[in-house]
Amino acid sequence: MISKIVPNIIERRSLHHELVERIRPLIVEGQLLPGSKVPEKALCEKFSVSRTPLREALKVLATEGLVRLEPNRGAWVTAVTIDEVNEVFPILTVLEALSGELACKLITDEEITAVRKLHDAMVKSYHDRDLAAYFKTNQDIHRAILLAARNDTLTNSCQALSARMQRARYVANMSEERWSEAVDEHEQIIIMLENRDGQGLGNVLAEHMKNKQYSVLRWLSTPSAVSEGRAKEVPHGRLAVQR
Amino acid sequence: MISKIVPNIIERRSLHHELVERIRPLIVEGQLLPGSKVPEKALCEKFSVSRTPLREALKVLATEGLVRLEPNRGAWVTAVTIDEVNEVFPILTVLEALSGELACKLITDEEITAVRKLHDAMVKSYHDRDLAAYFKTNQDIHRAILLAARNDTLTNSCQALSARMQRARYVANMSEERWSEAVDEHEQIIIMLENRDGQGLGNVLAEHMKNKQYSVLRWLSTPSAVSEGRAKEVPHGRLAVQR
DNA sequence: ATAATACATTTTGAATTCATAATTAAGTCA
DNA sequence: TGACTTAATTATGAATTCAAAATGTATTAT
Repeated sequence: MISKIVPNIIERRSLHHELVERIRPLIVEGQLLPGSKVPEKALCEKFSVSRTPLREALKVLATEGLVRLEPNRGAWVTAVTIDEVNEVFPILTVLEALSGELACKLITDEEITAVRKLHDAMVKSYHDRDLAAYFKTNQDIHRAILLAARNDTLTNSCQALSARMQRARYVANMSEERWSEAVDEHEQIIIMLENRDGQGLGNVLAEHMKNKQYSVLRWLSTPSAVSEGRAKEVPHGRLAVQR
Repeated sequence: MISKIVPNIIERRSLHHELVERIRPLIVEGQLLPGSKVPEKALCEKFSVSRTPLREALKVLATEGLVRLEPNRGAWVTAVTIDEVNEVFPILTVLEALSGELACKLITDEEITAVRKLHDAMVKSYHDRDLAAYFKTNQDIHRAILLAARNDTLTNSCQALSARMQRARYVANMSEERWSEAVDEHEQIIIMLENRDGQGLGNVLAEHMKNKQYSVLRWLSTPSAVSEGRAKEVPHGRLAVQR
């Protein structure tokens, strides 16, 4: 017997929306290199769609800051710049702090248990030196806290800004010291959450973000970062031509 | 003699971008009513463009939260809801506080003078009971502080969220007490800025935003708000039909 | 009358087409 | 050779077209 009337909304999707969801990870995960041109034709073929919905998707990705549109010259994958990092991280810092405060008020005991489990898994990845798994679980923890804050707008804003920063695959560059320190910070985060100390969690998250910022900045100043998909200089005027 | 080489960038614009800039104020200023359907055909005719760039613009406005796209059913102007206010204001609060802190570090003396002038003009509007002029100058002040923070991403985020809230023309509902209180808060804001007290400015701005939030919530609970362009019930399913 | 069905009209989403701008390639001249 | 034109090619932006979905209207049955 169906005891509860579920709205049972039929998922209606539009091509442009689907394309945004598919192209975003291509950019965030570095399939499409920062500074490179968005290959409109190739993407149309890859997804078997016409240019209309693809171009609509690019407009959306441009407002998210993952793509830059140059009128009559096409769309370009944006690169993570030092200036951008210094702009975005302070914002992410206050937003994460807010999410921590809200989460402490609203998170359920079950959710705290789930986050603790994620944390333990992350610590295991750390000891296994499994960077990929570590990074993945790390993100899951941050998202879990965000979701516990019960604020969709906050979730959207944070995730949009995080996506921009993730294009920098800075984790690859993380030093042994920084990695260890990050794990310690995360232990603090979980403790604050378990104590439902909103103020404290906000502070720890803010500190954590500041250290992440420095980590990214260090990565950006590494020459090898270029070969790993960082910010080649992006043409702004018509003189600079991409080859 | 041209003493300084100005980049002299030729403004290249695309129709969809132009349309976003033109339609956004139509929504924010209530030309297009919350809860109503976006009249695609009428807008195409109004701006003498085809559906393609218009629809691209709607995709962008949807990511900004000013429009909601219902696949196969068209685009609808979003309404300010109580839930949304309770989501957005806490975010705006921390972002404004951040902008205040940054502004205190980076603002020039000339800019402080300019803000003080705006403030004086605003106070005059208050004494003249010129609500429109008051509101306009009020916004100018907030924008001036935001610009002084020298963080484009922060500016964009704040303005996008502010736009969503501005659809509520809550000022019309502002009580005499609240208006007076708001002016006092603004006096504090200017003083903190002149003292370059970042911490203090952050706190005052946060308090100011919280009071604004309550003011908007009060407006939303006023029945007359409906006739002034608030949230008529918005069709979500196919059963609810807009006439 | 009201509800259900069938048909016509309108709207929407997306592919296609077309004009224009940008890029590349070829040719010209110093 | 290398800078400068000019022509051919390609890419881009936007209008148009077309199929499918939604909406509205007329018709029928109850």
